[in-house]
Amino acid sequence: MKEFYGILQACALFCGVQEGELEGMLACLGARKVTLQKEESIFREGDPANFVGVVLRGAVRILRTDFYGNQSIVGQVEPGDLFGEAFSCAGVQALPVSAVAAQPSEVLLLDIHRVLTLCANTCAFHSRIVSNLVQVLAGKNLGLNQKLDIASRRTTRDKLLAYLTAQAKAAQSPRFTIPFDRQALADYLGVERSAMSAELSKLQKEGVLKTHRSQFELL
Amino acid sequence: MKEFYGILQACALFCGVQEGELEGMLACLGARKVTLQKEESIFREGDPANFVGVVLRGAVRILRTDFYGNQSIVGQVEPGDLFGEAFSCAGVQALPVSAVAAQPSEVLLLDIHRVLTLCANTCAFHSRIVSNLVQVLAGKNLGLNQKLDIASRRTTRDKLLAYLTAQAKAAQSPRFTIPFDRQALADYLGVERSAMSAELSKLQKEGVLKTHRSQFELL
DNA sequence: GAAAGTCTGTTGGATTTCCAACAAACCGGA
DNA sequence: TCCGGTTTGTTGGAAATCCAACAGACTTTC
Repeated sequence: MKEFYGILQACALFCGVQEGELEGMLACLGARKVTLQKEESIFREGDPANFVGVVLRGAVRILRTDFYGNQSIVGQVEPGDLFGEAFSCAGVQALPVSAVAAQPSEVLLLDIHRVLTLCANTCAFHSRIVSNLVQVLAGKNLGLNQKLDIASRRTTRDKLLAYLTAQAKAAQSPRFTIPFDRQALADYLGVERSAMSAELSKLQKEGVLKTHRSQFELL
Repeated sequence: MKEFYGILQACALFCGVQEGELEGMLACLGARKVTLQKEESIFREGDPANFVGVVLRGAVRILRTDFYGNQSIVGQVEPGDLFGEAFSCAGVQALPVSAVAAQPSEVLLLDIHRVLTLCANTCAFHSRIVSNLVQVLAGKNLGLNQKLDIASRRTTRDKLLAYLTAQAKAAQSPRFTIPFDRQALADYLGVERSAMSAELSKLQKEGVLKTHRSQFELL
């Protein structure tokens, strides 16, 4: 477990916590580590939301399945990121999404009640954690807002450009690698894979970008 | 100002605060009240995000303008609801959205730094406020998630049905009134007004719903 | 290195949306 | 009640997406 302390310290939830304090805190928060194979799910739609997850290794995808069984990718969570915190903090009974490992992964699950409830004894850090949680939730909110910005564009082309420019900005470089293959990107953007591929070709012919597999360069 | 104390007490941010304590708290949080005419804006895209707003009367729409000037409605905020909290809590420099009064309105603006920073003297309630903020942010997160669920549907019909069933569920009744006219609903759903009107007609012919102006009934 | 499986780009027809325009219904004020 | 402005429903052509199918490129496995 100690091998992941670096990840945890870089995690926004534990911002400001000393390494020596982590062990005690994790116990206090009811933490348990879970190891997952690719495609293995951490929770499914309809499950109760009573924990917050921290990705230690690998990556986790948040998926939503619609009435007809069409699957869309809500987001992908990388090491050091949290997931499920909004649902558990809001106290929803049934999760509206599911979470599966995009790769072999390890995640830490924290009991949300222990995170939110101040305990008088050892942990003077609960209020710090709650403050951090505000930051995390606000940041997630921004991410959702950005996703919404993309999703509310009308055309495949506009969605692609909105996503790619955001990625370039995040990478602080016109060259970057995305965490999706074509099918997953289409699921993420909510468009047809074939139409998206065609649009990518067109964008390349127009000299707007270059792409090979998951690597992109905006021109 | 006292006339709005009822609204504030019902507001999730002040949950658990006694009426007698409100006046002191508001002063401590740097609150100032603003009166707005219809269409008047509270903040615009690009403004700094250093406050959180509480709607006291009327309603506020959060708008996003895309590259071509097309406007879309991110959400509508009603009395007792907060807005802008995600951006200010996350500390973004430039707001990605703007906020305008959908009707003649009054809003309360709180200095975000005073909300987040614990002050040792009079206000023992800051930690309570921060806890409440976690709830609010998590709830907003859920709302965004739902909006994303709607926005990521492919067809106008599916978007309409997703939105209307969510509204019916929120109203706990198959009959409900929405806060939009047709154009605003189209902007909210991110579809063409005329195509949406046509789809609504079709849904009525099929016996799925009845609608007159902003009133709907799901069958 | 061959074979099987996966990923990507392309194509064509059916379907849907977009856009502009217009007419009818509705609402508020003179 | 009449008028003018707004909202809503309808229509037709242009454009974009969806869907299914397929071929070539790439990866992995044996």
